[in-house]
Amino acid sequence: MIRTVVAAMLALRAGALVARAASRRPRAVLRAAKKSTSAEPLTTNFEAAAASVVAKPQRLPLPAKTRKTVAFNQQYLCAGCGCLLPPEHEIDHIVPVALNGSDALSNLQALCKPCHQQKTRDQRHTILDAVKKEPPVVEEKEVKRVPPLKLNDQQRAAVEASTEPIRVVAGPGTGKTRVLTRRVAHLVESGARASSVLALTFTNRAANELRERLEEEINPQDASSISVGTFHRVCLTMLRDDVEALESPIKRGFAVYDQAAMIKLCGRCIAEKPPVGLGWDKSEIKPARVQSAISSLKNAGFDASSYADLTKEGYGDRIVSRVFDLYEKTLQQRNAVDFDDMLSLTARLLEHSPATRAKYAGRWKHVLVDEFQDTNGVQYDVLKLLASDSVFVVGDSDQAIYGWRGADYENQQRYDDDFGARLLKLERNYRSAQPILSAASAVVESTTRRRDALSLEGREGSLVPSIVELEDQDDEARWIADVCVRAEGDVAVLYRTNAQSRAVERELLKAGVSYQLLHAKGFFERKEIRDVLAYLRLLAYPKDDDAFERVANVPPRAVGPRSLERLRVQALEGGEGMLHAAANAKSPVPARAASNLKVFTDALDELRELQQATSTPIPAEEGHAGPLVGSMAWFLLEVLARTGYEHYLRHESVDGADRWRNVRELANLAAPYAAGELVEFLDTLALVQDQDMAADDTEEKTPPKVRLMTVHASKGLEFQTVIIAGCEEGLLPHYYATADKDGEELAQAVDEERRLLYVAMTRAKESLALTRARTRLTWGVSRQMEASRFLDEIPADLRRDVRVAAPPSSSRRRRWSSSRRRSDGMLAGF
DNA sequence: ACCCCTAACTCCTCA
DNA sequence: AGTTAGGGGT
Repeated sequence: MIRTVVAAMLALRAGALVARAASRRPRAVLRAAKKSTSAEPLTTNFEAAAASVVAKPQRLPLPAKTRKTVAFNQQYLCAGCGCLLPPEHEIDHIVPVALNGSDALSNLQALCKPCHQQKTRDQRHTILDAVKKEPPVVEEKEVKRVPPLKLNDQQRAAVEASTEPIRVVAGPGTGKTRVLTRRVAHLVESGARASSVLALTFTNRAANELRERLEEEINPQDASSISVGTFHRVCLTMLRDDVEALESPIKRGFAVYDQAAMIKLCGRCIAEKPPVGLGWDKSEIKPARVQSAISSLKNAGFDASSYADLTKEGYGDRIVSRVFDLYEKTLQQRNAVDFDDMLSLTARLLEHSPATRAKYAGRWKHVLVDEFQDTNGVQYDVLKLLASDSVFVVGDSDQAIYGWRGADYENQQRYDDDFGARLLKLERNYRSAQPILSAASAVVESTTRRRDALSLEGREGSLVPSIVELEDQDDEARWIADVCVRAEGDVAVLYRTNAQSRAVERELLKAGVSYQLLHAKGFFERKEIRDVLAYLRLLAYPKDDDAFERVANVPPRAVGPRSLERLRVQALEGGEGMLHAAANAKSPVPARAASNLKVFTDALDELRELQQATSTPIPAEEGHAGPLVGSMAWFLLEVLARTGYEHYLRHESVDGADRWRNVRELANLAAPYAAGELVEFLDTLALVQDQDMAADDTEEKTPPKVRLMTVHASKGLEFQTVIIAGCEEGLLPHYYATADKDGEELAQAVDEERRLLYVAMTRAKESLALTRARTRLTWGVSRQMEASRFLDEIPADLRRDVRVAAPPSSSRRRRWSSSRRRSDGMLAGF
């Protein structure tokens, strides 16, 4: 019923092809390095490392190329005499003094060769001790690792609680997912039907993980009949099934608009000439701003007409109101719903159609919600309308980081009041070493807002977080790459904004470290992918003018802007959408364009028939290569062949081969679907903006140990080593959080940024480093950056401050340019 | 209508 | 720095 995200889809990640192509060689290098490590294990403390360096200069298992890169890109201060280690000081001579005393991140302190040779072992130890602050004494309480299947008392209390409304306050790493899955298992064991359970999450990744864990926990049939999905996915499914019950111009077979499409539509409403748009200047009235305004209005329960009324009374924004009105009209003309409608129309559906509400409330007796602190008002309404027998929500207001899209952790309070919920807590953290957890808690406790009182208890460990100060974003990236080269276990590089990934990627490539970039979109933002999807959308949703305008002249069909404009007007008059208008294009449209369009629309009609006729794939004949006839992959390629897009892309665009490979990648995603399941396929793509990493091992035997992602994307994950880059004022907290704000509004925004850091820090299991650059290049200008205010909130005994000296810039630049000249295709383009 | 180059704008986060 | 929108040439 709720279609699961197909496994193959999860193999996809942003920029998959790029990353794969670029990291082919480095991966081999990495394997070689691994091999030599296992022959001669990496020493785990300063003493052993020092001894082995003396005995065998070659012993650090870094390939020659990498070694060089590291040696001249990263410079160190000698921990003994404080001298700057010269660039020609190869890595072998640098004695790593472990970060945090762990060898996982071993590049922070080094001794110069003379110092190293002069000092005795004990003296070196003293130096190390002086550098390394005394780790806080962690009370040796019996903090044992609980075996996987055993629950602690708090967890058991939550799992076995009666079916009254429950709210569980679950700190980071406290086994929230385990409690959820066990709770479901418990419900099923105590007689609930598996199909009567609905589990709601906020991200696809969380949904997939939950589903996987349920399969381990519960017998397969039951596990598969449990409904698991994101709010958006579940709402979309209900809306598709029951849209008729809704009094609305939106009809069955509606298109779904994601945020990019929403912004584009706002732009059209603002800038197009009057019958179609308002004829304003797009550079003055920013589509993205208006879209976000409309989005928050929708989340606040307004529609275009109620907001127009408000505006008449002088409260609303007249400009937003005008655009809102036209935006809604256009969506209706196109029979499309946007991401916000998906929720609000479902809420309306449940509210105004008692039959529909009864249907779903009857189906789902047990509703569970993960990450409840991230619910927005409309989602809360949906939950309230769905809730019948038992409701079980899990959340942690300290991890609320989605306020910007309307989430309000105060919904937890509303829930407590509305449902009379019982409150339970999970306070034992099985993930992070205690100093990391303490440091993170210190940050989040610096808030002024009311919190759920949690006293978290972490794992044993004595490594305090490192706070690393570097010269600029390139030094920062080099330092990070260097850590990644030597880290044992998995590493995550977390940052506030996606743009920060670029420098790090570059250095990782140079250092030969394979990495995975988790960028929300990326792949789907590529022109060729958007084009192909527009073709499919146009087939599924004939009134989707956005899709039409995108592909009408790709490949070139002599349909220029003038012709498109005329078609828009004719579509408005005909009321049937631009595709229909194109099939019957009349006089102001040039004859050549009109006849080309006729050929185009005829081809689409044929394809649509083909698509509708093919409900199941036809098994391939023996030895027949290529996608299964009747599958979505086959259909997709058929569409591209018959519309001329394939030829256009492969032979007439600059890097046709690469682009075509991306299209093939998309076809792989389409393979599990039958051609007849076009809408399902498009829905899945529309809702999966988030890339999953778990299924990556389908292709890669060894998953890359380094992952790059935003803090938001890291939520719910954990890593051995975490590096949080860019801990600077303006980045974390971000400019937008502090700009043009004061008083309560400012406090709220800064608080959310603070929680963001808390979420990031609590991803770390063993070691954690927070880096910042003194200057950073933004918009082509180098700016001075202050340390993030949140860094001051970490007490001195829970941190280790490190300054990495800047290499002399002149020599660095020379090195840079010479290495740039030498660069092969792999680094071409930098 | 299409192509290329310059100028201006942009970099928050996700379903 | 990197991307895209629009202006000018063909």
